[in-house]
Amino acid sequence: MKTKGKATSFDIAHYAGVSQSTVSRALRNSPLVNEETRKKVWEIAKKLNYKVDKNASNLRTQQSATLAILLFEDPTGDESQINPFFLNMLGSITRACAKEGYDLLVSFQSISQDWRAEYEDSHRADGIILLGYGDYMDYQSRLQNLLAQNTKFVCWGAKVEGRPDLTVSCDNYGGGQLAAKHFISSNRNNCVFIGDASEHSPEFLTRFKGFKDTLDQHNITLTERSVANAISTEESGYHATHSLLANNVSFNALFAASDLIAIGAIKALKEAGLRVPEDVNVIGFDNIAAANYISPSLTTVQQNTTLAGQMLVQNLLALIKGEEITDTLLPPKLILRQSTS
Amino acid sequence: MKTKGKATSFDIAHYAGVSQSTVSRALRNSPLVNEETRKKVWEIAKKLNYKVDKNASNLRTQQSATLAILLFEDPTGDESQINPFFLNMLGSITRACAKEGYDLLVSFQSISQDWRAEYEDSHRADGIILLGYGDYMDYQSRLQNLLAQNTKFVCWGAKVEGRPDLTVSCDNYGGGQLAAKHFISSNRNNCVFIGDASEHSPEFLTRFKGFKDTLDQHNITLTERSVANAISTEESGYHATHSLLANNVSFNALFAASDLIAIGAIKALKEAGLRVPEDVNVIGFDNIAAANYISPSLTTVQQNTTLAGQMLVQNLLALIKGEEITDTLLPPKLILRQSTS
DNA sequence: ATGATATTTGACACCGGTGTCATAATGTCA
DNA sequence: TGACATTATGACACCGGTGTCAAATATCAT
Repeated sequence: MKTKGKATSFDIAHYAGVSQSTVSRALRNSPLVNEETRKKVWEIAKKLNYKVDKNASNLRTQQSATLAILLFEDPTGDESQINPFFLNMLGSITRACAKEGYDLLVSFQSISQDWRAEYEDSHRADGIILLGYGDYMDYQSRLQNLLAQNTKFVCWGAKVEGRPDLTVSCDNYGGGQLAAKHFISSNRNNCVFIGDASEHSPEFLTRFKGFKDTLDQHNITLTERSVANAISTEESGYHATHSLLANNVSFNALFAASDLIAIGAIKALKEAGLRVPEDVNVIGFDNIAAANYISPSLTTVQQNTTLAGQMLVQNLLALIKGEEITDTLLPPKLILRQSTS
Repeated sequence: MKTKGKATSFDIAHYAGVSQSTVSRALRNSPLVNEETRKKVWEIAKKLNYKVDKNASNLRTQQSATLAILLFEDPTGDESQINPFFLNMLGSITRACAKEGYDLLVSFQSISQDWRAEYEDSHRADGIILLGYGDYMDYQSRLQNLLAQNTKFVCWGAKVEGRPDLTVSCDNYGGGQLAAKHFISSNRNNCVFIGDASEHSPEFLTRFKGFKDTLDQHNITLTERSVANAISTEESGYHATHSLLANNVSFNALFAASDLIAIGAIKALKEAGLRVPEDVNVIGFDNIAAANYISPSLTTVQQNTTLAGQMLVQNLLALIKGEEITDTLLPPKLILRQSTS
């Protein structure tokens, strides 16, 4: 009972003494096939270690039971290092896909280059998940392009006015509120914000707005001097904080748009002889693993990556099925640690 | 010039006034086709936003230009958290695949459950990369199974006598040597090892051997009491170190089989009132991101994940091509930080 | 026994490409 | 001008499944 090369349904048909059509039906447990023959076919299939050829199957049925994920690198991302937050997301998305019986094709994309988003066009995937921070202004035309080709896709990240994509994102505004409220409740009224508060980083901007609005409501003003620009790297956070201090901005509470920024900020504060949390309270965003390891450990706004992965997959599948879906906002959670004890 | 659904090569043939065969050839830049018609076909293809149907193409050519990676979770792995070292490897493998023009299918596998390793059988992938620590004793029969089906695969991790797989791994023995030599050169002769020094964790065992052999060569003995068992988690490292201390084992140098273990160990040392590095020097293994963030920062044996990813992909592709390949050993590198300053 | 209905099966077209072979068009040389 | 090589193209089988339709067989009511 050995064949060279992989066994096909014809081989099974031959051994079972039935037609190939019947084999195909039997293997998919069609009710049209007799129980006895069904068993016989399954038995032989197992013996031959038969597996359905997905290429043939997908070709005929015009679907792939596969999703693709495009992971966009941070603009300044070093070649080898990937933002740990996105790696976590990747993990949870993989898990969510497996749970739904879908496979996942992963590809890294450079923001500047042309996207290799042909997975759906080439029938390799039924839909696409887009993941990454970055300068979303560039995206608009490309997204429009995807939309024009009737490609099914969902994006992770902030909803942007006028952008045509369906998104799943953390409630960044609410996250900013959480940070502000925590500072207020511990009487830390002299705040600064570090991160890109411009439309180039919609997530960061939204976090900033939630933070600032809440402070405003409590009659605490955040002057322009109290906001320093930074992208999501440790180095950038370090330099931004450094320049604030060099400008003699004084503060006792610092909200960073991401954990990596916060880590860099703490480094700068320490070097300037400031103690965390005694002199300055620090709150980050993301809750990456490092947040728990640095000293002092970092209070941060946690994004629920597990849930995020599930929602991305779930929404995408619904979209593929033709259902109406809406943007999803996930609740953030403040994780209290030493940096604001 | 609009069709509903995706355009096929027949559509192009229709508009170009040539046969479908010619279109197929033209799009693959076959020298058999006239330059003029080639241009015409490409033009129309672009206009129609045509993409080759990979399912049809793969079905016919019997290959997929895709690799699959099976990521095995740590036996005690919490559902949501993945060993950061493996996430890094995943990242570098993805990059290496992209560089070779291959796509990557990712799937998480539970060690205990049956593997879903049918990617090659079902023609979804041309080969498989296996990635994960774990109790390799279980693996043997499954690997034999893969081999019997003539599946092309490579494994990350230690070479184990009698196991039939081709591997790419860090020179764990050499890594252990590096750690020992460093301790010796700074006169830290009272050493302990934390990690599973049994055949259940071939990587850890090899690291241990390199460490111990080097100490032996310098007439430093590592008694049985100086070795504590731990799997690769922070908690496990913490408890193992704790029990060493509870047993009144005294030491001034600690080599942990992984960074996560080392992080847990440092925590236990601190709690016992011991200072790192003054009282105890600590060296880890892996160089995960956290190693740089903890306080004191962790001296560790770095595994070159970028190179590892490249070699895994490269070797697998060679294997698929039918070339003879051998196991690959990658050089480790000691990264000096505060924990052994 | 007969016609009607339900159950089970096989034959065959089809998905969208790729590769082989035959054929047509063009060019070359004796 | 005819024999032959070269170049470009089309016809067609094929990859390995899935879905439709018709046919064969079994079941049942009249």
